[in-house]
Amino acid sequence: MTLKYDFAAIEPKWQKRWEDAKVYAASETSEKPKFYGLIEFPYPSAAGLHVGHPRPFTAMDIVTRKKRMDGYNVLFPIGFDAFGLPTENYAIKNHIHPAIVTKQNIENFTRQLKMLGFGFDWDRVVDTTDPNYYKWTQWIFLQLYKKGLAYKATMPVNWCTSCKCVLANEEVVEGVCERCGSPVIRKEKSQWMLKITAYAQRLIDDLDELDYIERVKLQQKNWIGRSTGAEVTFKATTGDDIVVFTTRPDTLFGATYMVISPEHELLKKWMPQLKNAADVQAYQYAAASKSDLERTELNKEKTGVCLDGVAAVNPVNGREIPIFISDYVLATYGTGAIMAVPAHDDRDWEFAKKFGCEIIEVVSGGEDVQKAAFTAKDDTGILVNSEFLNGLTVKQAIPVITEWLEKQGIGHAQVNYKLRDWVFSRQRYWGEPIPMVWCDKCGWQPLSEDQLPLLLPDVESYEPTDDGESPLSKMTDWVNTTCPCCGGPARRETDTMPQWAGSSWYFLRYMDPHNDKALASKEALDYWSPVDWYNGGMEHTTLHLLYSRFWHKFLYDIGVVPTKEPYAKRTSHGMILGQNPHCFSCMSADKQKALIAEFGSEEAAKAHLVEKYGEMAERPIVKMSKSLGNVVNPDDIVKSYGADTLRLYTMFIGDFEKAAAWSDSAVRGCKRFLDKVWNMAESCTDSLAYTPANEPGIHKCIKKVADDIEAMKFNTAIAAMMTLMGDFQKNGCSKGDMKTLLTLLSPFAPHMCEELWEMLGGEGFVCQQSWPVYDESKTVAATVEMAVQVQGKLRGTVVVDMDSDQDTVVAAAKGVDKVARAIQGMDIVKVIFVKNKLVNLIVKPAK
RNA sequence: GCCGGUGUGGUGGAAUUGGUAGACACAAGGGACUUAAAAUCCCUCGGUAGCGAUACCGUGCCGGUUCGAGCCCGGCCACCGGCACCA
Repeated sequence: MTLKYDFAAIEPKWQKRWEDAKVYAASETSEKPKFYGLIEFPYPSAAGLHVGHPRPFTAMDIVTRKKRMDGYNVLFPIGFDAFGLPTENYAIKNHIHPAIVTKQNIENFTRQLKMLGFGFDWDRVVDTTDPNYYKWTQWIFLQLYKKGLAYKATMPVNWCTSCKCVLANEEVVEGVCERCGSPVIRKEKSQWMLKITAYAQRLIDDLDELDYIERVKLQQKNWIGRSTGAEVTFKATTGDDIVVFTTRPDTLFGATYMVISPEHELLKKWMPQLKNAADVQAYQYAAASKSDLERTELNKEKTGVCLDGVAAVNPVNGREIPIFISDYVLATYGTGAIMAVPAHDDRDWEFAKKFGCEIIEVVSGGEDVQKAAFTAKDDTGILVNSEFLNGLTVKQAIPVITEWLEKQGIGHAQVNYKLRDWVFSRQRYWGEPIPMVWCDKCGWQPLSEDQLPLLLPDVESYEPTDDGESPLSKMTDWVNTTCPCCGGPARRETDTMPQWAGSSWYFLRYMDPHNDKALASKEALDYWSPVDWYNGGMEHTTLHLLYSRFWHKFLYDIGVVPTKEPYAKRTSHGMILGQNPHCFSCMSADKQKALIAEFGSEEAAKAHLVEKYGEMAERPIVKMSKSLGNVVNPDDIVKSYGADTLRLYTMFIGDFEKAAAWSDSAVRGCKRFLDKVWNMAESCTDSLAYTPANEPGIHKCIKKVADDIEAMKFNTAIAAMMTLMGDFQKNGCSKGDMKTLLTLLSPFAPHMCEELWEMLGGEGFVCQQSWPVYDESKTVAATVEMAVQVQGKLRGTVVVDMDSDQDTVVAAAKGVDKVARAIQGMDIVKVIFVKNKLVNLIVKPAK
């Protein structure tokens, strides 16, 4: 009699038992070493869990389950990053309060996450919209303010025309809003800013000690964009100082004009004395009204206006040089002004050619500088036309000129970063209120800490306002308050924090989630810090990951957290993509046949698809989207195949770090494997000993699965277990064999393994067993198959005793038919012998 | 343009880092069981030639190093990702 593998009954049964026994709760009082595994907590959208979620979640679930089996006290928490625009937009559209929407969404997510059997510690759930949580988000903001790292500034910021809200630099992708894809324009606004730039150097330097995958480190370094050079002060004919930043101070003698950005502050002062003020203002206006996309458009022709009435003086040679304004100089980088050296900079060269500026070569070694700029920064160039720098290489000249500038008091070495300060205000409702008060007498005043949390008030309408103010600004009762300093009338800040605020420290709250005295206790922080392993998406590399490293470093500086860095190790998963229903090669055979019948040939059918859907039709794999109808819902998969199959499949789908395409039929393959394990467990023999023929395979598998989990090569771990099942089918299977396989498989398919473990009379939970012992000596078989090559070409294999010597193997090799034929009439002149691997016979014709 | 990464069957992907290329799956084809279907089980499955044993070719392209190259070196090509007028 065999029982059916009834996953629909088994899975809820074990989920309840785990919960009742609290098997996944992290212990506060453990002698074991700790392991803190972290996943990026989800944004609880109304759509529910996407099939993309289970991939990183299952991966870290497997890692932490394995760590528990290795004897660690594991913290594997979950929470919800619940503030943010989609919920707010949904609330507006459906006339429900965002808090209610959030609550419903969290309930749905919780149901789905439990359904998938993740070993989260559900007693530590964190919700960023809970006042007991955001109290501490606001508290951190106040500490930043007190240390001068939060400041209000009026400046041009990125403004999303659709979200009606400012965006941080990190949220603008190719000139459009990262979230909604609408164009981003510049808008002059007064905003709260966080001085992340103060941490730029440390954010680069400390990467060296971290176990992050290289592409994450590289991407962060590129984003921070450190460059070294010098600041040089030029005098204008008006007597004003114009400070420029340059990475090539060595080319100072070749500076034949200057360019300042259209927003440069000196322009206001100079305007009355400019003879072409109207032209200059027209240019300023045109630049301001351009979107970022237009302004940075590739290969755009340079534009600009020469200031008529003001010039500058090159400090090294006293020559008077013209000043231009042009939007190719950015107001927000360096000093917003440059010295232009057209001979040795492509952009300056292009500009000089258009506006007829002089091009003077000061570094020789390239082609004619009248034809193209020579930009090499290595030792190939030699300085010329540069008085005391002549004859030096570029590398030698830079320190010499920098020192000279310092002596003259007109310059110094300088480091610059592309990283900008973090624009921290959002003109939206569904976020943490910024706990600041404006008093006409005292200026900006922080709320006192005992006033926290500053609750988000209920409002009539969450709609973003057209005037660019937060919906909170309409709440006069809430806005009008008293000044914490003088007690006089004052107004609250009405902007809220960005979504990235709550997620910048949530991993600390997990360590001690119910603490009402501190964001977490010192004991908990000391014990659990840092996060040992954090897996998440590459899309957060220059957003959440960078922001949270910044906050953590700040908290370290003020003595709140014990480590400089929040995460010891960072890995990243690839996206789950979908099949393209419009691509010929993705269609079912029937559909292909139908199309061929309709259009006469495969080529004609494909041409038709390309005509109908454009180049889209030629991409077999695309992002899942509702419009393509290729979205896979985890609920449906669990219903049809069970959570264990879904978990196994998302791990088997391919290289964890790479994107992978969903395939329904491959899911069935994983289900088939679980069915086989089920059937085998029911029919295995009673012996608790390993079946001798299975033993080498079992030991190899124990090691392989352990190593592969550590390296996140889940696909090959599963392949190894499938191979082991093949051995069991061939050699027979004892209870001992099966129990070990169940232990190895349990992190991947925990429900079924618990059920079978119990069925085979195993003690306790399989998830609480120790990882099986690997014995290398048991992996060694008595014989080994060796490759036989002649002239480096494979001619056959021989099975010989383990560790056979060269003579034995060569003798055996000569007995192989194909080998004998290949060396017939030949002399063996050399033998390459690799023990237990191969023998290679080098021959030449016999005399 | 700059910086990374990748390129292996019809498909997803393996290959202990220089040692038997294509593990493990999916799809496809054939067969068994069945009244039939589903499910399950067995066989075939990189290409060319051959009835066959077998031979030759084959890891994006060209060349090199080596007894031996998917892996190392040089030169190309294609695709993906990040940054991009950052002085």
